[in-house]
Amino acid sequence: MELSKNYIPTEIEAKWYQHWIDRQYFSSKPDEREAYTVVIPPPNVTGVLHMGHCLNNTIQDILVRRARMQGKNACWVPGTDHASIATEAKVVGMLREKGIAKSSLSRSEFLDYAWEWKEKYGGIILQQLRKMGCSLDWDRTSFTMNPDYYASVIQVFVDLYQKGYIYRGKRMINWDVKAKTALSDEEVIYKVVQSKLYHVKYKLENGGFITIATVRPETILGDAAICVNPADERYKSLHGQYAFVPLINRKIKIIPDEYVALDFGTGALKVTPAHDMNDYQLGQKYQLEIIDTMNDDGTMSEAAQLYIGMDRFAVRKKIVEDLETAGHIEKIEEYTNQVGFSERTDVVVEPRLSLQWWVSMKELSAPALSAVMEDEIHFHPTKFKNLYRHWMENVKDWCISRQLWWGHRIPAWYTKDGAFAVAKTAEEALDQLKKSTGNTALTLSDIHQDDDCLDTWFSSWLWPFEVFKGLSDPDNKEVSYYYPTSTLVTAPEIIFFWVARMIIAGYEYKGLKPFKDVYFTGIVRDKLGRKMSKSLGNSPDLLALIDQYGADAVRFGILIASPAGNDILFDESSLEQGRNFNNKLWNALKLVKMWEGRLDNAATNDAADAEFAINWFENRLNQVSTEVEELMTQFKLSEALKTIYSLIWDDFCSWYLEWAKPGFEQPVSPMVLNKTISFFERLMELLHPFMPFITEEIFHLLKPQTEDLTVKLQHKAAKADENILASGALLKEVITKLRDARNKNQLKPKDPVSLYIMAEDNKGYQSISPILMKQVNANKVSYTAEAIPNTIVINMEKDKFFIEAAQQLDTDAIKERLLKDLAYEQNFLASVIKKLSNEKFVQNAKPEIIALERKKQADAEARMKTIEESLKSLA
RNA sequence: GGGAGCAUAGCUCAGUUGGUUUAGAGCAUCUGCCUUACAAGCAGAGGGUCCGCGGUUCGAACCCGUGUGCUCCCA
Repeated sequence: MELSKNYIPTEIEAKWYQHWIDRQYFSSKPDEREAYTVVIPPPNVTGVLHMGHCLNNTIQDILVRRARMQGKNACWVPGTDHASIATEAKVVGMLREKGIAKSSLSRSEFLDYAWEWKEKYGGIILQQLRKMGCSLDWDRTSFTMNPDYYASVIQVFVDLYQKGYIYRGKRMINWDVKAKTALSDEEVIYKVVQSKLYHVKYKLENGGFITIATVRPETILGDAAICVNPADERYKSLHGQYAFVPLINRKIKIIPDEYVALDFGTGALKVTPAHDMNDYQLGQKYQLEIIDTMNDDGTMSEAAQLYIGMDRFAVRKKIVEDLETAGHIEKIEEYTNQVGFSERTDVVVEPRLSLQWWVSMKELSAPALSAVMEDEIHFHPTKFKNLYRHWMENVKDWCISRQLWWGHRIPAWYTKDGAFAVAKTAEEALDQLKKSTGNTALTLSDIHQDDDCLDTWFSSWLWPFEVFKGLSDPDNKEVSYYYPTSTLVTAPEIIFFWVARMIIAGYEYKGLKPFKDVYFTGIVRDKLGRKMSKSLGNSPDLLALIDQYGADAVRFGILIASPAGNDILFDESSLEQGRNFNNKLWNALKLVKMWEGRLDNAATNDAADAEFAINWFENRLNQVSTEVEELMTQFKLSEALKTIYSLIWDDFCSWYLEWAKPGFEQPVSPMVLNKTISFFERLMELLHPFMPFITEEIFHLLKPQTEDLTVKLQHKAAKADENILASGALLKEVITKLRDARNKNQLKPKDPVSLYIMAEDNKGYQSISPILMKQVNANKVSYTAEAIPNTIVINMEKDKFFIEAAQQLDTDAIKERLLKDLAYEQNFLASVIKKLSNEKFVQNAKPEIIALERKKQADAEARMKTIEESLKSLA
């Protein structure tokens, strides 16, 4: 079979993914094996694959594939969340293009369009994950608005309400006066705007004025206080005094609070609790009156007393004129500030108070805090425990209502008089309302369900058990087997939105933690360190990258740059490194395949030469496998990949294959070939979770296989023999030093040399001398008891090597290098002696440390002696 | 404003309870090589005030204090 010059991934990747799916390797059923369960952090149903997903899902796939190869029953559940805000925005946009306004549709008509959109365009990302090789159990694909899931979300709402954890309360929201709807924070676009800062004088009760600065003078009519910094000398005398709101002469108090910045405006702040987020909080703190001066369409309300029914911006103009006439304007400054605009209607957003549904978090979250603090759930890296604790100890109540239609509709029904009941169905709510209001004549048509729906996180916090119907069908076989799940892989920015809440829900509804380990990935940034985002447009097209480099290379590239817990600076050059690695593997395969053609049962020469190489690599493989195992259990994935990369590229390709390689057109013995193939197979096993496609391909090209690598059990690493490892390391070091000496003396690679070894133990070198000759291009090796004159001298610990070349040697250059080495050794020795002559060191340090320093001294002295001898022989 | 994290080679990072040779790796750089698996490669090399200052210690990249810079989260 002819193998291509370079590795070409596209067809190979498509072929194997289909094969794995056909064999149903990724589908899991409960059995007697240990389960390894991972639930995917559900991407938005509107989502397309970006770098964050790529990193996140690569990591999950590595963990899952590795567990599978370790004989566990691996189950990785895919799915999406309904993403109420994002999806509703998409659907509204699509309708707008068709010329349909959302306001012209009934709720159910709108939802029909939304479902249609979801079926047609939703979940593209799940297709894209296949391209990446993700070994997800597709039969389990879940969705937060599937009927069972929907019912569970409603059940949880009713349950928490009945337990007293859910209540209604006021909250400042972003109000779109044109669409007459609340906006989520994500739907508000902040723009830099040229405004005016009006300095307005308020008359004081005890005479004189206090001046405040505002950009929204129309809100003056809703003022409830004036606030100053308690440390502000200018206003100290005014604490607790009163001033009058201009034009309407309402009396308001002057209160001190550290919230006010001394250096902004005049240092005095007008407090308008009904129309500003921060003012509202000040209002809460000091129990100020809330005067809502605006109607839902942005006109002034009766509470404003003046300008009733006039638009807010017309009022801004008019009130400034009136204030000016009344002598209240001190000055007007130009001012640049940020103003929020509605993403939908592009009008200026008004902060407005509104009744919302809340979850009371304090009590509910207590078990979730201790679970993480006491390491029942392990965070990786552990530094996120601090962050988690801080948030959980200061947890705030959770506003769960959203003014949207796409989502789980809040199961609360209201009468016209404002009485309400929470229940799973309208009928149950009606029964409750009949009782609570005493009005037995109420009918279903008299009550109206809440129009809002629930925050998406209020459904995704049930994800780890509800994907197994753990609430809708509690104690079913699946949830009992798969829950608690094993590892959650997610981004640190949703530690509170999602991770904390899943833990809370897990304890509340299953009485168990939702997962054993949480691995937080870094945030993917571009080369300049900027977070990748749609708005910056700095996120590359992943599918194009996969086409260009191959999925294995993309997986490699993104993981190699991603140390545990640190952000990753994404640079395409790391994908190139991944592609080059693929190619390296491919070429190693080509070499081994070439040996097949030269197989000769009678060949024994190469076997004798290769024996050392085989013995060494076998042990090296065991040693590194153990290292990788350790790194993986510590979730140091990128380190593990680096270790495997180096094992394959350096140890296997650069050392082992070169050592075991037969001479030009020489035969290969079956032993060498078979051993090499088995090493290659084990390397593919190790690498498979990281780069599944090429490893599966090579595994099958190496020899006919009875099973696929994807479901093959990994070898258990045997204990490595330290002595063999040490002689391998020595051999590598000798070769490198000799090659370096050749280089520095300008010997061309093709110039053969003679090598003399002066060693304490010549036998030690006999087994490796064929390799040594091959690797340093020596045509002869001999042993000597005395220094050889006019040669290049190389010093190892105790042993010396002499390179004899046909070329004239540059003795001046050699001398110069020896002197440099000598100077280094002298400095080193001096530092060791200094340490050893310090009495306190000798008294306090552990004996083994002192012995070590003594050895350093002896070694350095020995090395200096040989250098001096060499210098003498040159002179 | 409150909180958290980070700072080691040009870049990205390792560096275990303080002592294993005056600090390691990958990438990048430089030098020499188209050597029959691989130039997407081979062989080799150079490169560091471990952010500044102070302290603890016989001994600090590591522990403590402090300053500076960067990043993130919450409001």
